Amino acid sequence: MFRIDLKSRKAIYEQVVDNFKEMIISGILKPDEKVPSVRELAKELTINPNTIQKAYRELESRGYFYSVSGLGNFVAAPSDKQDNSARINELKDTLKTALNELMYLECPKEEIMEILKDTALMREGETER
Amino acid sequence: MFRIDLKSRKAIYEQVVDNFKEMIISGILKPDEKVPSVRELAKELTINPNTIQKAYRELESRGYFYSVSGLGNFVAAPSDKQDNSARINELKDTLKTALNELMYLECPKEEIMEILKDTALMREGETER
DNA sequence: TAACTGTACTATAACACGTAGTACGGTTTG
DNA sequence: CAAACCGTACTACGTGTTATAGTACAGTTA
Repeated sequence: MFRIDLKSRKAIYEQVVDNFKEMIISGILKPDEKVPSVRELAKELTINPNTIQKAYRELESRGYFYSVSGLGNFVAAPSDKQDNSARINELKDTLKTALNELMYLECPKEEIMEILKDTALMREGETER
Repeated sequence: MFRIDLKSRKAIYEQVVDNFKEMIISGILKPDEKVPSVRELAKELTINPNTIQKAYRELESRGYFYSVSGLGNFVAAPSDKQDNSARINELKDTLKTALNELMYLECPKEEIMEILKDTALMREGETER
């Protein structure tokens, strides 16, 4: 499914959360799709089930998963997401800070524009959804 | 100078690092300007001198500070910065991830464009430096 | 009933963070 | 030179987080 970097400073459960978020955002995982059980994924990644459980609980509280007792955890539909305004503001701030630092480090504007294009943000004549 | 949020999950020394980086990037602190001594800033922020020292060491290793023994720490000039390619790649990745999540959360494109304009990235007819 | 699933605990070890205190070398000023 | 700054290095301690280990219990499916 994905890999964990044990040498990373980032906590394992956070790496699990980030990996799932990315797969959901990019559409690799579809709404209502079942994700591996806590024990199964723990076995596959050779880490403790409790660590996976913590990640899943986090993903559920952020609206990316929903869980059914006895059945498993599933990918939530985008419309099921709760209030995003706080998270959006966080991301905007992240964006500002990263852009400012990139400019300070004299990263060519063209390289930044390239990234913007890749996110479907800059394409003209396109409407979302 | 700035404030520290003791209740934040972010480590104090990281908050100090981020605050200085922001002040340097935004031009509030000029090259070769002297920053408060370790003991002085620790006193002002009511935290331990060792925590400030850790932040200053970090800032020096990243090329934002240079230190002169017996004199103090100073803001480094942008040209003094060492190899940035690794950091630039990190920032590009941060950018991509944040943009993708913003799109997923259905943040209006206009709000994102607003941020881009604020970073002097999107202004036409302007040349850097 | 058996074999899955999620969930909730407790306990332990390892590590990072922040604090406290001490020490030493360099620079400036009187 | 001596005092008062400066940066820097080091040890030690308390605390919180992370990850692990083990156990237990409820819901679902075959």
